[in-house]
Amino acid sequence: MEKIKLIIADDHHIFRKGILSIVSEDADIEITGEAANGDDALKLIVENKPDIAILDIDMPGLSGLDVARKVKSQKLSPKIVILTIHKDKEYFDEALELDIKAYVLKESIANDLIDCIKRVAAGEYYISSAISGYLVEKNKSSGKQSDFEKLTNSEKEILKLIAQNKTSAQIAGELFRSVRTIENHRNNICSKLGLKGPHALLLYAIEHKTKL
Amino acid sequence: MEKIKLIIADDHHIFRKGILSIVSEDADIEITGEAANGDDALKLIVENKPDIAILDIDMPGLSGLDVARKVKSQKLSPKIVILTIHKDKEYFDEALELDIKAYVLKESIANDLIDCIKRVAAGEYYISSAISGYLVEKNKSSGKQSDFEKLTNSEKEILKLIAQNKTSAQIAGELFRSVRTIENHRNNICSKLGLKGPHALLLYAIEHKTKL
DNA sequence: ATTTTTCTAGGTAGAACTACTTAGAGCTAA
DNA sequence: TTAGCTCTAAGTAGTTCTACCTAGAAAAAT
Repeated sequence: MEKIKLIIADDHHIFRKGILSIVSEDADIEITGEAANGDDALKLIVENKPDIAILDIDMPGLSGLDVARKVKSQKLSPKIVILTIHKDKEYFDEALELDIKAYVLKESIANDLIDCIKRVAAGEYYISSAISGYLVEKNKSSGKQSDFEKLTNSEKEILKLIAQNKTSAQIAGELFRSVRTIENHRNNICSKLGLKGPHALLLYAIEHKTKL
Repeated sequence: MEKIKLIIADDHHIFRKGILSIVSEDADIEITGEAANGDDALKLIVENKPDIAILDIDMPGLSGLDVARKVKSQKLSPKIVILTIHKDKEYFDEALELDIKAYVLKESIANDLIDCIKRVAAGEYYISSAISGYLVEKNKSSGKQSDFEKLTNSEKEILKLIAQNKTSAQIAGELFRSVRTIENHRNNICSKLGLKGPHALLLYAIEHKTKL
């Protein structure tokens, strides 16, 4: 049997060391490259053509999700394993749309990492149990587009500025619109998203900043 | 020369593995215990009496800073090394007050970790260079207590509720006070902290939630 | 014992946001 | 071409928060 070719991308040196020391105990797996940022990871994927790429989300330059996006759009081959500290639904949802094969929380890799790699190599999926609850919800509500997707472009643009804690007056100034227009957009966004109360919109905007 | 006795506390298995694999290369250092949470770390410190305790901040139960606090108040011996992903000034400031000997960012340990341990063992301090800038500011403004410390108890209590995105009316209801009282407290907090603008107080409260 | 601080509460004003309404222009799709 | 959506703008009303102010009672500090 061929060895499973693996690359690791994580900007934390000890993290790479840790994965290495876990994985190197297994004879079926071979690490063919390490990267400390997304750009290097992308190069490694192109040059080494690994079977599996383990990507951290938080990296300087391209994030793990960015790398996954590029790999997907360029129809390159490796199966993507996202390894991250983020338990947030947001990141997981984004990963799901990018055809990742595994989403593993850094806190929940004890003996599971090798199991995960072998499953993914065999074509299966692997999702950390702490995260898999989101999948259940997802299945229940599938079909319905997420509230966020209902927003129009100009609504998203305004939401971006709201996330920067700008007042309607400031936003109106920046976009050369009437304050009333901005206020109307705020209202429409609130009702589309089901937001109520004085600061609800600002807090929503800040929470979903990453998508804007 | 005696070996430096070390314990490691981090809830991420691979992180511990990573540190282990770095540190075990050095003959002067001996790892006498590992913990995956703050409570176990505290037990290890009491039982093993290590020279140095490497503590992560984010752990279930007691955080690394909580452990440092207990160790300090109980006058136990180990020198504390905080190893964390947090670059925020807030965490660092808190660590400083707890007499920690080193504050190391997980991203910036390549070959430095062993150097750090040896310096700390020798009685020196070690602060990641990305963080040390805060120290400079600190020195400039030392003497002045931080703005946050100026708040009275009831102001802090109200700030806690503000961080939960409650309106003045809701807070007044919960605390059996007049709405006007709450509004006055908000005002006093704002002026003590130098906050201006509509949502500034809410955002401040959310940012400093950890301290409340 | 006197001063200061804290907590309480209210007055007044204005800014900012929410909530719901109408309405015209422009663009898109059935 | 009609129907619908988007973007623009404004009317009206009400809530929430900011920004000043005064002021008494209680607690803490000097």
